[in-house]
Amino acid sequence: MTRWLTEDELASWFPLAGVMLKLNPALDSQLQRDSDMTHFDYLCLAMLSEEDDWTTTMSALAGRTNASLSRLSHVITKLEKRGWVCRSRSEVSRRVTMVRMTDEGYKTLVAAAPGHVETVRSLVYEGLSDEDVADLHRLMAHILDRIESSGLKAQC
Amino acid sequence: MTRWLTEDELASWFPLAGVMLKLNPALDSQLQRDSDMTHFDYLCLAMLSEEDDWTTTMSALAGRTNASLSRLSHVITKLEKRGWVCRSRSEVSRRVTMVRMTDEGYKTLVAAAPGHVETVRSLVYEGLSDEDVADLHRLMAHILDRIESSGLKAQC
DNA sequence: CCGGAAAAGTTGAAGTATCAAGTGACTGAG
DNA sequence: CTCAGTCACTTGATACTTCAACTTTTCCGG
Repeated sequence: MTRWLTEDELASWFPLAGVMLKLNPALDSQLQRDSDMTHFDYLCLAMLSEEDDWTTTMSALAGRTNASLSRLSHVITKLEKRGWVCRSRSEVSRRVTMVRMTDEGYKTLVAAAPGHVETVRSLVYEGLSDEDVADLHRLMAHILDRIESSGLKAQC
Repeated sequence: MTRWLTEDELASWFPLAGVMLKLNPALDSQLQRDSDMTHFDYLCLAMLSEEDDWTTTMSALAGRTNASLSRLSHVITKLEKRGWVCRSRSEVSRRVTMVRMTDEGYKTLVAAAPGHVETVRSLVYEGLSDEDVADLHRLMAHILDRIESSGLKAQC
């Protein structure tokens, strides 16, 4: 027997679905327009910038960017062609691929960051109190946790 | 001068970005597996089921599903080929296209709904209190509102 | 050691989404 | 009345994502 959503749950589902469907495209749109890159491209560079020597493995980067290896591989191929990252085989284990952000990639990231951060602030955080931010954190962490333990689409 | 995010904002941004990147794919994955349709396909049928005579215009449906007309047009073409909807020219204004869900489409929607609702419940609502749901509603409505008034990607 | 299984990636094809350009229908200023 | 502009889509090309299959490398039980 199906357990339908309560009225309140349903009422909150519409805006949640809306955010899910529109937030990423909105970020894509700004980054595409101003920096000729996808939000996912940006995430890859941003995550690489946090790593020692701007270097990590494909699997680790896929984990940090919430992507499948396949998706990441295609995107890294593109970023490599643009000279923003380069691949190399790991010394330690020859089946591991290392990705490294180049100086050129870092310059691009630094140039894109202010506009992107401003967009995130203006689309999400402007007008939220500290408690709101704490609620947001708690709720999103909860949902993310449930997605990750659901086994759906679990190719990370 | 760029105003960066505070530590708390940044801490909440990661799970929010994670939800944004993984929730829709997770829903796609379940619906694809169990009902051979996309989450967006489902949304189109669900929104049509709320309309009088299961009929509305392309523009109205695009609005309700948060999609561009172009995207919707491609998808409706696909759904039409499967016999789940049909198009016709409006009597009132000959530049308006009406979309109507067929009985076959309704059957498909009814068959898909329980699994989809169960997935939404299990990924989002399981374990949330009433206050959590209220917080979620408030926060998502706020963000959605800001996205919609931002002018980014505003082709709806 | 050996051989099968699993891990880490890559690739090509198929499905989706976006972008820009085009079509036909209405509207309204002159 | 008319014709330039706008509206409501549609279409085709390009770009992105997913899926399934494959390669190479490593691990592990016997």
